[in-house]
Amino acid sequence: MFYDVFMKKVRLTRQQSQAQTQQRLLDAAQALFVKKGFGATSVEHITLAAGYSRGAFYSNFKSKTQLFIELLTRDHQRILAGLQTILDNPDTPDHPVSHRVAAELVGTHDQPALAVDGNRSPIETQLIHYYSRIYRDTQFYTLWLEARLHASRDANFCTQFNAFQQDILATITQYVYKFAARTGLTLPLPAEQLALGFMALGDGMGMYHLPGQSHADDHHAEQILAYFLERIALQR
Amino acid sequence: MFYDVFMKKVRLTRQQSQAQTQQRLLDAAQALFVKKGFGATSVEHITLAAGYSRGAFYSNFKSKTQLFIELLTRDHQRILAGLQTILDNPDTPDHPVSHRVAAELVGTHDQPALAVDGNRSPIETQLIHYYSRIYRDTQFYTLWLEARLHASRDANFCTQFNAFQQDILATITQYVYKFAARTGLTLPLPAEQLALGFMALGDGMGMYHLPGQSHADDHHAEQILAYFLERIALQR
DNA sequence: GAATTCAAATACAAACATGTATTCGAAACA
DNA sequence: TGTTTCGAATACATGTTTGTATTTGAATTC
Repeated sequence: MFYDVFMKKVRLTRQQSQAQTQQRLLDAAQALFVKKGFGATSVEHITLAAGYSRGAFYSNFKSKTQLFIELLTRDHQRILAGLQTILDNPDTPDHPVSHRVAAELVGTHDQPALAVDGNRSPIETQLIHYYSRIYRDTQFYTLWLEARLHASRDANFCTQFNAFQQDILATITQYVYKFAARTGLTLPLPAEQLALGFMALGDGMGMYHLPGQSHADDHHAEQILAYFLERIALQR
Repeated sequence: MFYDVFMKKVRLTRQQSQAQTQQRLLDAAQALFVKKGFGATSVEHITLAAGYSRGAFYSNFKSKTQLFIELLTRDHQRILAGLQTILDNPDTPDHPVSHRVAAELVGTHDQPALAVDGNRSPIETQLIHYYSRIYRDTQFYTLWLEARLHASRDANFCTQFNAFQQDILATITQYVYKFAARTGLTLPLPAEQLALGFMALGDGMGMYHLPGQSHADDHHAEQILAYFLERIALQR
């Protein structure tokens, strides 16, 4: 019952069809986890929102938690790829962190980030922009917060979550090393600890951007982030 | 059917009895919200855990959300009081942030915080200690994270939540002013923005201390927090 | 094109949740 | 002490969620 652009019926292979089902279930689940929360979202909710029956769910995922992990895996790859690209190629001006689901479900505000002042190295500027972009996308930030809480409740899930977190920490740590190498500055704390501090700062500022809770507008948030980063990064 | 320490029957007044019921419902709800999450906790859960029937719930609270607000109000007062005491009297060495529920439900680790090095002003040291104490108490931190997420979903709840958040921000801002006055340093950013940055940092580090997610042990976390605070607070 | 396979739908049997309407019994009060 | 009050229990009617067991029909295979 599917049609291509020329309105010819398109027959999907079993594999394609199942992949489609999985993606649609994941998309629906993502939207609902954000809107209602993981705990308040039932399997039934998800399948109905995706346009399937409950049977489809159970023949694709072991459980709601299992689906959540796959959802996060999908997004984790997107985030890591984005960070990695800037790390590898710090002079590229802007990386569209587009994501099909995000674009579909919320109107992702993809305006270029407000210009932070210019006397900062490209890698810093980009990192700040990237961070503030990530966290301005409350859809995904909410999802990861939800995940964090669920991790504190489910040991297996926690293992997975920590692996994701560790990947990000490792990448940010790389940034710190690269920064130190470029500037020749001595690090006042081990790189990993500095990285953790930066992440904490970013995650914290991210929380203040959840819908309805704007204690600082985007510009201020970015300014604060930038200032802190600058101060910490300076040589003692 | 209640007995005092000498095993005499104690008759409670209506008011006392109802207050007791409310507190027990609040305590039970708190434990469940932390353990299962707000969304996954049913009214029935709460009442059974508290040892009452569902009727007791509805004759004491309008809804689960309403109860949550009262729960947070209770804890908010505790936190504010703690912060305020340090602010008013910065030389008092230690403030027991004891809380009946916390003590009952989890074994709150109330060891004195690890000594941060000594060449720091008392108010800074205390703030760091207080912060790291708050956030080491994952019970309450979890509760507030849960609240934050719920606030992003429920507009009325959000209003309440923002008021709480604003109170804290105002208090931390007071700290910043006090610090500036004491040291005579010029603030590089408006006090409120600095305060927001500090809070973000603290909240971020707090997240990394949720059960199972220790990316840094207590000592490291405190060290990072202290270092960042120190760097930011220095005059440009 | 008939037989086979398997993703998804349907059927089913519990269990669990919701909110209100009513009853019960201990306190408040005369 | 008898009556009133009202906080909490119970009953009820209704809806939701669960996971599995079974069926169905389109894609695959021969």
